[in-house]
Amino acid sequence: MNALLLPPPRLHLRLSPLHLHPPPSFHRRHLLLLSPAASQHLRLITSEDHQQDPYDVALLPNPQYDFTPLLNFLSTHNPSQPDSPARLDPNELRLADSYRAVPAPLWHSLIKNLSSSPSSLSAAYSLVTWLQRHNLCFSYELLYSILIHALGRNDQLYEAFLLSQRQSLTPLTYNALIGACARNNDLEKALNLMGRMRRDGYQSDFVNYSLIIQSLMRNHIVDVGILEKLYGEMEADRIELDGQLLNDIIAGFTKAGDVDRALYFLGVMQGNGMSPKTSILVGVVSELGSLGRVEEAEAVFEELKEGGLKPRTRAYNALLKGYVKVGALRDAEYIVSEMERTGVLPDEYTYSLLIDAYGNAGRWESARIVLKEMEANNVKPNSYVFCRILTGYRDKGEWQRSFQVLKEMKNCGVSPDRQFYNVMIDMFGKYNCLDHMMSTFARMKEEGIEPDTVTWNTLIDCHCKQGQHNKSEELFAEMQTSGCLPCTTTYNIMIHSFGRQERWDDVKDLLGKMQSLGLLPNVVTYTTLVDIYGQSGRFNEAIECLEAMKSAGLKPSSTMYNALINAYAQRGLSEQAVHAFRVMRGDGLKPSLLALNSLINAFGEDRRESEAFSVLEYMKENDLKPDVVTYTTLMKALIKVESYEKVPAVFEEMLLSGCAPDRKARAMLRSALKYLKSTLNL
DNA sequence: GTAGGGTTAG
Repeated sequence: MNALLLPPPRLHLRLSPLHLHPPPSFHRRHLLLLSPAASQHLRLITSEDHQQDPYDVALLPNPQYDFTPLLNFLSTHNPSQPDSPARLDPNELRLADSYRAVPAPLWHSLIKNLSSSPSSLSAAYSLVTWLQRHNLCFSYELLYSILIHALGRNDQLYEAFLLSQRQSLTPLTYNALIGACARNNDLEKALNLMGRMRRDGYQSDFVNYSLIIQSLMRNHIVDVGILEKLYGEMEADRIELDGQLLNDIIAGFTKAGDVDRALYFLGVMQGNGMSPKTSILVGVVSELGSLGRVEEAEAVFEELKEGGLKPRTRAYNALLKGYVKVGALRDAEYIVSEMERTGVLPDEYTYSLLIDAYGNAGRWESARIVLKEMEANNVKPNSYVFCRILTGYRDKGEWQRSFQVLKEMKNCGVSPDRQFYNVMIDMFGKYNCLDHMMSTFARMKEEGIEPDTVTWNTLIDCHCKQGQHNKSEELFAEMQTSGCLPCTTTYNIMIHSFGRQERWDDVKDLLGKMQSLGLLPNVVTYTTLVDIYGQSGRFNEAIECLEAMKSAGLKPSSTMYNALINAYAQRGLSEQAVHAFRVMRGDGLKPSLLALNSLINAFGEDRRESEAFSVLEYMKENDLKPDVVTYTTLMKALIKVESYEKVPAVFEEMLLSGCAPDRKARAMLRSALKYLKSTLNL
């Protein structure tokens, strides 16, 4: 980890102006020495601010009061409502009288103690009701809030609500109820209550924000939008940010993928002398790693060490993930050796990441050595590792090796799982080995692994790609009879298949089917439609789909415009292609190499040689590196207008620009030379 | 404390 030799880290934060104050400027080595955060509204509270109850009444000896008779009474007489009954039982009245002198804090403590255990929670409930009935204790809202809190902890949200409705909500009961909702993952109710609370003029407890963020994370539904909203509300409420809440905010933004905001709050925290939890820092390192921002990941990793903590496997893995992501194999190797040096045991994930790194670099022998090392260290590999190895082979076209991978798996005592089989099936399908594909599918089922939508989608799509549309349709039917529900991807594949066959009514049927199932068409659906309609020259339909997508509120992608431009280009409709390109620009999309290549093709097919070359100039001026396709398309354009003699120069420029010619490029040059020769011979 | 990470469609 040559931190000093690395370029300056990208620790400057890109924050949306939305709710956030300007970030504190900080230097990588001084995260801990931050100036206090420039936050106007937020009061930060540190642990010293928390007050300890000077004494707990329930823990003090109280020989004066014996609650046993009361609890015995309540276990047999369950008061369901606090309202006084028409006729009071004299025994009950005597009992109540004997407790008249009990001070309120003692009742509070008793209820707290009873509530803390699920087995006595109902006793606590009865007690509160009974106290209210005999008016023995003031501040029922406190008693209620203790109960609501306990009910919430015990999955009894409904009961908590019932209880809360006995009287109008106060800040205490509001907070207890919001907390109960958040704990029970009923975020809608929690947020609603928070809104109501605010409208009633009360400020929500900061703990509720923590509970809500935790709930969002538990349910994997945390996103930047909702966090921004919550943070805006915290600011509006002038909520105090304590250590836990800051930890939660950082974890939330990390998990939502907004690592810049996570870093910002990390700065806020450290600037105020608070230490984030190790797991929070590791989460940030991990997220930075996933984004390939390894320098920053290193910086936070160093912070972790500077905090006096010895990083453990999890922390190392997080950093390792970053190195693997950016292909920094040497750093990856270094970090693993560092683990060994400091006595931190690598686990299955560590080795998997390392194998991934070697696989990405095409170093299969090294990957195999890691497998051996795993074995030696008694760390059992799982299907994931082999799946990654197989994916590597697939992307290199070495489908024959899949049998070898299977054998090695067997040797390690690992049985292939569904995802492994899915990759294997896809691999055979992509390399036109449909027989192998189907036999792998059969084998998978024999081993008792149920195919899932990915399996079926792969089977169907691979048959389409090999032109076997009938088989695709059969599989589509088989999928459904087997009880596997087609998803949007399945429909996209089938729309593509029917579109290829120009079965337009069937395409419409599929769209109708999707709608009846409540499956919304996505960007891929619309792009597929634009593609198939465009390819068959039905440009009006293609444009309609584009418009439909926009009015459905989906953002057009550059792939979609590429499909359209490409369709125009193939028919030599250069004016329309240019127009589509302009509309794409109007939608704020950057011109991609793909789109520009299509534009060259459009001019070429329309015999507008000089415009085709002006696109090349445009590319050079705009820092878009022309590729083999660019030059090949230009050569094709020259051949189209019979300017054969200009072709070799283009080929030469391609070589000079560092573009390796492929088979198509060489074929283009050859045919130009052939024409040239034949014209010279004339 | 555990999981983390993998596969399909334009």
